Amino acid sequence: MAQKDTVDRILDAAEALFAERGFAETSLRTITSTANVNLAAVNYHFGSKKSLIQAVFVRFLEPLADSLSDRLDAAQADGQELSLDDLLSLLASAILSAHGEDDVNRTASFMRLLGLAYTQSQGHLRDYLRDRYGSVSTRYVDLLRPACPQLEDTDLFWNTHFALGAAVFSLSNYGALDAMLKDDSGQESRIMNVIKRLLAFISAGVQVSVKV
Amino acid sequence: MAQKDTVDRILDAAEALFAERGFAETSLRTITSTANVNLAAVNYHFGSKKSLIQAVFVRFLEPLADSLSDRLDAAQADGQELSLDDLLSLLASAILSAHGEDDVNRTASFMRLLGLAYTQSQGHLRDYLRDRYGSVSTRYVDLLRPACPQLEDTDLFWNTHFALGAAVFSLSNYGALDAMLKDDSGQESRIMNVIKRLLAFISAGVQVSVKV
DNA sequence: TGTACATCAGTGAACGCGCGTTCACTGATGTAC
DNA sequence: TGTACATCAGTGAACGCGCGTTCACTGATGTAC
Repeated sequence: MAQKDTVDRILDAAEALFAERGFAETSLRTITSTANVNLAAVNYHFGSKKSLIQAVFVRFLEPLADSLSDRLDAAQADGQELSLDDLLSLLASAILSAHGEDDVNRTASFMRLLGLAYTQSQGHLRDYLRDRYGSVSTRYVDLLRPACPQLEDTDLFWNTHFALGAAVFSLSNYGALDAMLKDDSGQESRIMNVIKRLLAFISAGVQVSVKV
Repeated sequence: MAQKDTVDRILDAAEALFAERGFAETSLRTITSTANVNLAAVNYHFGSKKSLIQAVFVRFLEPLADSLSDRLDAAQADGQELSLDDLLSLLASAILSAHGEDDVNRTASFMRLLGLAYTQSQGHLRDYLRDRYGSVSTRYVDLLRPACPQLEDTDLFWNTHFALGAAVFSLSNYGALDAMLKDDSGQESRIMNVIKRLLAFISAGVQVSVKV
């Protein structure tokens, strides 16, 4: 099946190169030569560079959104209330499991893409992702409110965005940060420990209420 | 003084446009036409686009680094130990005062630039800033350790980076986030309240210790 | 004081380059009769 | 079964465009004698 090969090789190369250098800094020529594919193949299969960027995100986020939905269904099925820590570890395990527990590096590298999507001006991408994944993210956020009964709406709004920032920033710079530390444990256990730390940090921070 | 006018108009336009769209997405033609300046003037005064980017950062960070140093000198002069909350509010007030309390919007917009500097691949900029401001940032971080005696080095390392992420991300997206909230208080008091919330969030998160 | 020269901010037009995209084309495979 | 045609993945070369940078130049100001 020659088509699937070409399409997937383009997506693989684009995902890795975008995460490494950003969207504007990665040319179609670099992508296609990395993927061993003709330059015109990107426009043939995807139509444009913008659509290729969207396709990279969809390929990664689709299984993730499905996995999160399934877990929320399962957790809500028994009618029990979900605590903040329940919700946080549910989200973490949905993210980690969506692409197989072993492919942790790809997940970390995709976090860089998420960070880039926020900071680089990819308006088309933001709109597209909100359209496509807005409902599952709203569903998740709505579960946070009963899990943090002591927080007012404004508290919760800002705290969740602080938490999102801590997660996106630290995971998207994970490679550079990890290299600064002299840590001899295995790569797999190192990143899992960082995620454990991140969850603890977020859990403490999110529960803070501020009188203004 | 025609030169200072031109140089400053270029820096003003570049700072605003870079923060709005990113480095690669902002052309010298856009900058010079916004600044009402000849296209060749950027290369005449700065030598290259890279050097212009560095000059934008230096113009903003130089007073900030000075202000932080001065405050650390003053705080350490009386020999008292600095608590974590002392250190956090010292940093916040150094950042806010460096460019006049009234110019809070420029400070928020510059936070976007800091975020971009991290995520867009501006290797030359990272190296340059580390050279120039590494010592004052090391001085600050070294004061955090005695302020958090219950933390191991690894705890502190990750927690400070989580905190940095929360700050950079939320402030650099401040405009968009603020617009999502229906809040009728004045602009000035709104952003000050967010900074208060951010400090509380960070203060709680940084103190979390994780056994791995 | 006047003249000759040096310095320097700023300019207008052009340079070459790499970019995303387009287009006419090939060749293999599937389908209709 | 054989022939004619349609479909579609993939290709090679070229397109126009916007980019950062360069260069010869102008004109104002300062300096030396």
